[in-house]
Amino acid sequence: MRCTRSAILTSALEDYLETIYLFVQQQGFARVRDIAKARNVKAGSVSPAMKRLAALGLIEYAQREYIKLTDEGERFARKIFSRHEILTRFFHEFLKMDLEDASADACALEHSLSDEAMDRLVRLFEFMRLCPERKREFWDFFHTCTLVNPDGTGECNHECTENVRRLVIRSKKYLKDMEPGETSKVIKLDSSGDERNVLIDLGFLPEASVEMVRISESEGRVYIKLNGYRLSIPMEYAEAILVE
Amino acid sequence: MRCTRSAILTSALEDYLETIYLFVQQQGFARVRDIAKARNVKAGSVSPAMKRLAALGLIEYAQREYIKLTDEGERFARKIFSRHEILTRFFHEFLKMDLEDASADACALEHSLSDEAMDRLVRLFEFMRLCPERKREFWDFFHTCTLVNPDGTGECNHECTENVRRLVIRSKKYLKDMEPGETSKVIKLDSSGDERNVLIDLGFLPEASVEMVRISESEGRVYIKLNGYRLSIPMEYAEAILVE
DNA sequence: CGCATTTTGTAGACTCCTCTAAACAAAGTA
DNA sequence: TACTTTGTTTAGAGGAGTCTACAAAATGCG
Repeated sequence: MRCTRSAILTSALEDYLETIYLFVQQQGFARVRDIAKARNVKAGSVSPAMKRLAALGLIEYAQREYIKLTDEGERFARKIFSRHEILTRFFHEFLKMDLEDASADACALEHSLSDEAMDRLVRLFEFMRLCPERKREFWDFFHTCTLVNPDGTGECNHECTENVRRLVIRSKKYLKDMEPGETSKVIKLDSSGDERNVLIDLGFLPEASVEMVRISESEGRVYIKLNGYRLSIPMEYAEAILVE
Repeated sequence: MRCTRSAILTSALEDYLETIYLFVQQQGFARVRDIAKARNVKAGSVSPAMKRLAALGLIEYAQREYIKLTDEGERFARKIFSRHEILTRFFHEFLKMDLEDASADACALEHSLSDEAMDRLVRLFEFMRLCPERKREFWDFFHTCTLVNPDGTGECNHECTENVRRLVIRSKKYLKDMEPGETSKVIKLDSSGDERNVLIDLGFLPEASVEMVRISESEGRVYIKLNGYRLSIPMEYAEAILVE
């Protein structure tokens, strides 16, 4: 797992560029005060940042004058902004997050998304534009059945619903129903809210392999191996993890 | 656009935790040397980081001893690792990036993905597990038509193909074919490699609105408004942007 | 015009994270 | 026992990015 980051600009500088870009486009000029407010930072922090950007040739900056992007600065700003847009749209339109939450996530991720990943995401959007029927069939069903009715019992009248019903409702098998030594795979989490987040953070992801080690009724805990890693969880969690 | 990030841990510390976690799981112990090598950092940088983590109660750390995670440290590490896994799988299985590239992108993004977005991504995976037919119909077609045959002329024998053919091949309309004053929307980019990346970075994303301002044959440039923002691009770029 | 307010820049301090170089510790080896 | 090797820690430095407090410039208003 190689995680080497070799960024030309730090993400703080990228944020400054993006902020300047948006102000110039929206109101024709960018001032230190506006930038400070938009970035939620004191004006005293903005001045040195502007100096750094000017030294890199990305902005034209004379003290106490309006700030302008150079061509190269604008290229950088547009690049970040494009990533922001695509990520926002993905989280909002496809994962159905609130627009604000989607944008907040995009803010955080826009600085690290590779060209490659960006390219693929754009292709995904292109494809959905070119093939709206497929898009509808997949995403609308996902939205209705999974996001609106997370237990799969909702109003989807679709052939898949039968699968869902069989798996989720009729032959429910939870982690706590497994025999010691038995190995299976996580299908889905039958919980929501905080408990769901805890389970996700523990690593109970779809397709994760779980092996039951033992159930301790006295402790009220279940000992398992998750992806080969030992772990123990409270019994109530084990009642919310649907397995194969 | 609020981009306030209030992280409990810096992403460097999160990386250290994740690295320790993986070493402990894989070889039973974690040493400064291993961590330094894995994180591509000098050993002299690791020691102070271990002190910080120990001060936060996330690791047990006696000088020159093996490093162990506390329960809370392990929770953090698992959380980061879960995010890493989901993002890697999304980029690899769905966007069809190389596993290594996918993992590298995941490394960068795992520290900033919100609980909310993580939850939605997990739901997406759950859904695809529960409804494999829908998954196949959407994603396989996406992979074949868009990633393998980016011009949509490939071997997909699917009803959508007709749409693609009509749009892309028969009634091609490129940005350069627009009349001054005319407004349209970007459908897709008919280019690949560096040029495609440049166009994406300039903001030519699907659904972006473009207004033709004027074509300057002498300069070989096209002046447009993209999402309302003035921009000029070389003629050859305008020949690669498919519009409605 | 001149004073008060707003805006911007400077200086110094702090944290985080990294580096290099050197010291230190715990082994094994001669 | 002394030397070498390997691994770890310390010390000192530097860059990025932020803060506060204060100084300077610009602006607005009576």
